[in-house]
Amino acid sequence: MQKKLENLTIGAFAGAAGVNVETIRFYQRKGLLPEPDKPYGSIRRYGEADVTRVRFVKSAQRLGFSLEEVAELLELDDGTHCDEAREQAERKLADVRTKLDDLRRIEATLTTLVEQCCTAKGEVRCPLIESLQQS
Amino acid sequence: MQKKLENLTIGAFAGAAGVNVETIRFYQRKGLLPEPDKPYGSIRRYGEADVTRVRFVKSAQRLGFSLEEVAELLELDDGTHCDEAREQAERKLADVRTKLDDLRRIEATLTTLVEQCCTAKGEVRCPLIESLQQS
DNA sequence: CTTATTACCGTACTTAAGTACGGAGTCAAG
DNA sequence: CTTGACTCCGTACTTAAGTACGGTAATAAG
Ligand SMILES: [Zn+2]
Ligand SMILES: [Zn+2]
Ligand SMILES: [Zn+2]
Ligand SMILES: [Zn+2]
Repeated sequence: MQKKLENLTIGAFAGAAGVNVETIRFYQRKGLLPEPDKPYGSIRRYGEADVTRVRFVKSAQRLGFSLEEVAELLELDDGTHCDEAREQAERKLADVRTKLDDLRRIEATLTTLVEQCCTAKGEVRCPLIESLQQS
Repeated sequence: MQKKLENLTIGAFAGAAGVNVETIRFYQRKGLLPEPDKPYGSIRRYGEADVTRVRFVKSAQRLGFSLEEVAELLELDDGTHCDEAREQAERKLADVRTKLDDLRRIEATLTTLVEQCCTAKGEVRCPLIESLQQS
């Protein structure tokens, strides 16, 4: 059973999301995270949805999306602006497909490189570099 | 017929590689590019291989590799240090596969999102975010 | 109640990856 | 030869994405 992620203080929240407290505050300043209110006194509380959101940011970042782009992706979620959202999503999709192609090329070449290593000693003329030319 | 990319001045080189002259100099300082010698006077000349190298750097960067990592990738190419090179390549390969998985998830979700848009108006609860949880 | 942790907030510092700038030298065209 | 464009080099500035710091306030533990 998973511990409930509710009513977290900012410290617990940051811990659950795997980031620094300062990063949370930074994301709030950037508008990537809402600043929740302070239900019990003068301390804000966070929940599951916030953790999810930070994890999303981090995943998207690892794929090369900037925080600004992540913010755009997150706005797709609000239900309104259907047309803009759709266009936005389509642009991102094109991006993502280009990245996929590049990565597949790199994967193939790295695989070959690893396989060939030590079997064809000495002859390691780099296929990696050539494999990226069509960009 | 493609114009010969030989004996380029730094300006022509940067142009051919699609980057700023300053970026070339920056890469040289970082050891990502050699500083070729000055065959005819006091100006360095560049060729095809240099252009290729810069393009490679840019491609790898678009996939989220840092310049430091790119430098490591480029060293795989020198033929020596077979064992380190192999390990390096294997680590990168694992990286790349993780990225591929993430991207595939994003692609699938974006695709669905775009398809559903405007057909299921109003009901756009974000599958994108959930799709990235398993990271 | 006192004290140790946190939270809160603003401001400042850091790192990566460039980009820009300024002065001096070089070179090709007119 | 001079002029304009370009090179070379060092240094400084910029942007993105944090990270750290310092003081005050809140609150939990002893
Ligand atoms: Zn080997
Ligand atoms: Zn190689
Ligand atoms: Zn729609
Ligand atoms: Zn969404």
